Amino acid sequence: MPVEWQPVQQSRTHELVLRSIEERVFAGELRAGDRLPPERELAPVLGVSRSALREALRVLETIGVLVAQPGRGPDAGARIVRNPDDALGRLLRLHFALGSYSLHDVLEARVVLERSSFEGAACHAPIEDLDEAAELVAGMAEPGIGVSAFNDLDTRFHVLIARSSGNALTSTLTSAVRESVRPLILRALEAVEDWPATARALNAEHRTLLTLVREGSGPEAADLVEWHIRGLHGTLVDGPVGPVGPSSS
Amino acid sequence: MPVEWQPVQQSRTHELVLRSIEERVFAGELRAGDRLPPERELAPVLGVSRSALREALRVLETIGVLVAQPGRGPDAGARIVRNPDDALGRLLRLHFALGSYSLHDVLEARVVLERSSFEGAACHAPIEDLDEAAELVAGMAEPGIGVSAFNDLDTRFHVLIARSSGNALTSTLTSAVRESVRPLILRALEAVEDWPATARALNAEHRTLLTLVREGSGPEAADLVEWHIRGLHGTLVDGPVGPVGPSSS
DNA sequence: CCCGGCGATGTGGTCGGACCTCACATCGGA
DNA sequence: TCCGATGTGAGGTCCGACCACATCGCCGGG
Repeated sequence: MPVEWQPVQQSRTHELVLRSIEERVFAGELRAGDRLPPERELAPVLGVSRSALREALRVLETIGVLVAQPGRGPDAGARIVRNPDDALGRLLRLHFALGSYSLHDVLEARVVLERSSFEGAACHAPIEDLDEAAELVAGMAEPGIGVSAFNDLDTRFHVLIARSSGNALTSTLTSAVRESVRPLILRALEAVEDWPATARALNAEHRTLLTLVREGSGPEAADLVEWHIRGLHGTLVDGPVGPVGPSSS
Repeated sequence: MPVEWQPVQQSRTHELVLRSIEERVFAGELRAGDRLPPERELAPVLGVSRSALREALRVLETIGVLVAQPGRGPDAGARIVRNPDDALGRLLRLHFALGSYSLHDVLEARVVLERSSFEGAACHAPIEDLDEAAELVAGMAEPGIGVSAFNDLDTRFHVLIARSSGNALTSTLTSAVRESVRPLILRALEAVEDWPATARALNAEHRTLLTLVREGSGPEAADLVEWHIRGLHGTLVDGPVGPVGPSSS
C-alpha cells in the first residue's frame, strides 16, 4: 500500500455541522459581525437536532469564533466574532498542565516570540502603549508589592509589549504562552528567598527594556529580554518548585 | 471605584463543568491516559444534565484534551489525551479566514518560528527524520509534479523539520501557522506563471536547507529559511490572489 | 401629550427521557 | 472445541418541554 490508510471517519453529526459552518467561514460567506439564524431555525435547515447544532456552536464559541447572547434585540443571538486570545490561552494552559510541553519548550518559545515582540515594539509601538507600559513598570516598583500583584503586572507588561508590536498573531501567541506559565512563575516567585532584592533586579531589567524600546533599539531590547526570560526560567528549574506534572513535589 | 468593574459573568453550567474538569487537570488529578466516568454517571455527580456535561466534553474534545469512543472495552469511554495540533490548526485557520490576522502577521510569525525550528533541527534532529525529509524533498523534485501534491509535500517538509527540532511547542505552533496559510499558498502556486521554474527554484532552496541542517549549520539554515519564506509570501501579496478578508487587499 | 408599568415575544440555556449504533462479553448449540 | 446469537454498557442523537432573560409594544394614568 502506497500510503497508510486513513480511517474513514464517519462522522458524528455535530462534527458535520462544525465542518459546514467552517466552510462558510472559509468561503467568506460568514464574516466577523454576522449573525447566525436562531438555533431553532438553523437546526432543521441543517437537518440536525438542536443538540447537535448546539454542540457545534459551543465548540465555535470556545475557540473564539462565536458569541451567543440570549434575549431579544440587536445584540441577541449568535454572532461571529474574532477573539482568539482566550481560546488559545486555555488550550496552551491545559496542554502545558497535561505535560504536552516541557518547561524547556515553553522557555524557548517565549524567547523566540518575545524577542520578536520587543523588536517589533521598538519599531512601531504607539506612544500611549509605552506610557501604559511605564505605568505598569512603575506599579511593579512600588515598595512592598506582593508577589501576586507583581506577577499580574509583569504579565500585563509583557502582553502589552507584544500587543504594541503591531503583530496580532505573535501578540496572541506571546500572551497565550506567557499565561500558560503564569501559575508556575507565581509559585517560583513565592519561593524566592530574598523577594525584595529579586523584585528590584527584575524592575531594573524592565526599566531598561522599556528605555530600549522607547529609543527604538530593537536588537538590544531583544537580547535583553532573552536574558530576562532565561534568567527567570532558570530560577524555575533551580528552585524548589517542581513542574506541574505528576513527578515529585 | 479603584478598578473598573468586572462583568459578574454568571456562568452557564457547561462553563462551570468545563472549569471543574480543567481544575482537575491543573491539580494533576487528571492525567493523559486517564478515563473519565461514563457520561451518565458523571452528570449526576456534577449535578448537571447530560447535555450540559456533553457540551463541556465536546469542547475538551475539540481542543485536543479528550477523545471519546463508544462501545465497551479498554478503549471505550472518554479518555484524556494530548493532541493539541489539530485544535490549534483549526483555531488559527478559522481566525485567519476571519481576518483576525493579516498576511503580514502570519509571514512574520512563520519567519520567527521557522528560524527557530531550523536552528533547533540543525542542533538535534534525529537521522531518520532527516532521511524522511530527504524523501519529501526528492518527492517535490519529481518532474511534472502537480501544484497540489507539491504543496502537500512542502507542508509536510516544514512540519517535519519543526517536529524534529525537539521542541514540541514551537513545532505545534509552526505546523498550525503553516497549515493556516496552506490554502493561500496553494492558490498562489496555482496562479504562478512558470510553474516548473518556480518548482525548481523552491526545490533548490529545500535541498540547500536540508544540507545546512544535516551539517549542523543552524544560523545559515535560519537565514535561508527566512529568505525562503519571505520570497514565497512575496509572491502571495504580489500575485492576483487577494487575502480572504473583506479589506481591499 | 407624555411616560411608566406590564405583558407578549423571541432568544439562548437547561433538562430529562427515549432510541440508535457500536463493540465487547457471555453463553449456548453445533 | 469452536462459532454465532444474544446481552450489556458505552457514547451519539434526537425530541419535547421548561426556564431566564431582554426587548418590544401596548395601555392606562398622569
